[in-house]
Amino acid sequence: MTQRTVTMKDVARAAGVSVMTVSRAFKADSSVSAAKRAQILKLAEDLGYVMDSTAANLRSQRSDFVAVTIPSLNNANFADTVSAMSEVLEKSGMQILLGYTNYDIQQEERLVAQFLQRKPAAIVVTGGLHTDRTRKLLANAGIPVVQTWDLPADPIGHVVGFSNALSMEPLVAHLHTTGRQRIAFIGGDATGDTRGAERRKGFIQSMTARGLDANRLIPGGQVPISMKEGAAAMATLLSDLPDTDAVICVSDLSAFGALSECARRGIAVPDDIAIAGFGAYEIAGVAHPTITTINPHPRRIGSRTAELLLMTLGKKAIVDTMRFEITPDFVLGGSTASRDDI
Amino acid sequence: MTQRTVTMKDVARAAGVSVMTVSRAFKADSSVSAAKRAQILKLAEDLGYVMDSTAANLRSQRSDFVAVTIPSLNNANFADTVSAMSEVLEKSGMQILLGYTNYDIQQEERLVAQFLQRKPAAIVVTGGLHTDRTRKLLANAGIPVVQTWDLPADPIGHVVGFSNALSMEPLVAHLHTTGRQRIAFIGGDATGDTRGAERRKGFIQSMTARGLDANRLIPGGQVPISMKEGAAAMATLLSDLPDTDAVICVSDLSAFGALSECARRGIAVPDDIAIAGFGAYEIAGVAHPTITTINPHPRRIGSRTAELLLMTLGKKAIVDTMRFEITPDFVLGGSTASRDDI
DNA sequence: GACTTGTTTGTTATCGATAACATAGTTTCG
DNA sequence: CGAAACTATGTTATCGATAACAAACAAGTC
Repeated sequence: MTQRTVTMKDVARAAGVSVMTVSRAFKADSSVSAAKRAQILKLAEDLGYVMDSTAANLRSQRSDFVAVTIPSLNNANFADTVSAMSEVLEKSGMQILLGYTNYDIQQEERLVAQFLQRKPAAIVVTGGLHTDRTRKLLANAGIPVVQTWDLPADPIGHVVGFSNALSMEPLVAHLHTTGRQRIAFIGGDATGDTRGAERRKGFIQSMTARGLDANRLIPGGQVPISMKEGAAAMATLLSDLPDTDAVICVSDLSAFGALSECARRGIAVPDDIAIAGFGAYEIAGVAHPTITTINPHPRRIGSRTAELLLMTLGKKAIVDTMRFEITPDFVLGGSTASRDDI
Repeated sequence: MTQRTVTMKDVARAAGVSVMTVSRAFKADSSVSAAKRAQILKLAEDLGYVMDSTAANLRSQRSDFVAVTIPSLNNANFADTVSAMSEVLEKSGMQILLGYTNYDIQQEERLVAQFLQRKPAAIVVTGGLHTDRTRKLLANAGIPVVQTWDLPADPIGHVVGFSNALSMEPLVAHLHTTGRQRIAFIGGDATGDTRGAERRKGFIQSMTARGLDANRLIPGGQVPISMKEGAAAMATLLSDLPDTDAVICVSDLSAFGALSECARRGIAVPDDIAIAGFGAYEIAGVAHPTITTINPHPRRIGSRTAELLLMTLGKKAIVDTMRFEITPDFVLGGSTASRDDI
């Protein structure tokens, strides 16, 4: 079983043709007679031939995969973005090389450096904050670069994202117009989660613009802020600032944790306190009550990115950088119903 | 910006040495004088040199990455397995090439075929069920193969997993000894989710062995069975078999869906009905009440797999196939407290 | 001091595919 | 009918690194 690997040469010899003909038989649009192609492909399969794309990529100086880095594997939203991207790309026979950074831009730097060694056709990163070396590597890579899930002030290449800061405005507006005054924010302080930090900043801006007190900021703990941290933060909030009448969480996961903490303590949501999240995760629609949230359309980010790449990869030279702005949507849930509605 | 790529030759010329010396400077253990190495590495960085691992892999006929396929990106358990694997592998400078199959063995076949073209050092797949061609590809690949998350009857190579069927026994035992008689099972019928199907089979076996009726089987809908499907299945269960006093769900996600459906209908858990899940997902510990579940130790699967690979990759020939059996643990939650305990 | 051993560097061949060019046979069409 | 255009295939050079071998020099040994 650990014999010498079968190469194109072996297939060529078996078929009585040149290696070039075998190579052509594997490329759909190349000129090989149908009969010969069928014979070659069958022989290749019988011999257990597996093409060495290492060699192919080296010689042709191009590859059929896109490198993608996301902060965390275990996040439904990033997973959705990658899935959608993948679905569009695979129609053109392209694959995704996926890596995760653990919300750490140093880790991202290592990952990007390693990915670029593999000569991807393009590279997609999450967010707009990178180390200097990462920026330099990306800028000099000579391939299309896409930054996603954010709208960086000084983009490296293409951008497909939305403003995390502005995405908080509909939530604050909704809570305020339904009579909430003392609104808190949980999370957004974790090092590395720049999108969470942006949302917190946006919250403060929206609150301040309305003349409301924007100082009810509860730390969410270590990244990734998840359900347990949300519950713990809610406990802190309830004991430190018991007159709070609404809370926005950095994500639906922490919002659910906050909700469950309320359930545990017998605090009525939304009657005693309203809770909102971000991300339109599945839990927001299944929790009882359902959680008011913002849908940033993760799949749309992925498919737009893929479509953008397919456009630019067709061209020979790198075309002008493009910028797709995705519009997040407000999703009303039961967790913020105004007291009058109950 | 789209200039010719910088190659080792350029670095060599700039440093006034041969390409071989540059190559050696990049390999930590090679014999190059410290001064010269430092000079070369600095020059390389200044020139923006990025090593072409395509060429390196081709020449040396080996690579530094492990191909891994999982059913779904958006699953905390598989993500944990991959994270743990990655953490162990990266200590040896190895990377992971990750792909997902959407619970489809046809998709898996395509993915495996593409991965093998890249000449990974080893390949890790989830589960034990594959197409004939996948099995053949894996068996002939000439690299270590690991099947995880299962204990296949006829393994291809190494195995790191547990029996999904037997993992149900502690749940059934617990429910039975705490006085539950009419126990239902939600899910495990989705095409593609063989581990879910195994658990359902194990449920039937455990029930039958106790002389209990094992016919309360509720379909969970399309894979991946998630929270919403769990809620819908619970609705079906409550209307079709209203005397049911306990339900085991194929995963904690569907169990939470079921729990939320009960909350919506004002049905008391565990008083009116007990609910158990599988997977020890975060939600199981945060939901109110917490959900009784089985922890299959996803991270342990990942780290054991990685350690196994590091052992075999050190050797020149493929050593004997190994089999690590992970023992899942029972985790008691509030969702199955016996009526007496309340 | 001559010989052995080890360190640092260079030269040449090569991994497995494809680009570029070449050629023989075949079809098209004025 | 014959030149132009196309189809099917082969030949040669090459992508960018590293293995294998070789050589120059330094250090250690008796």
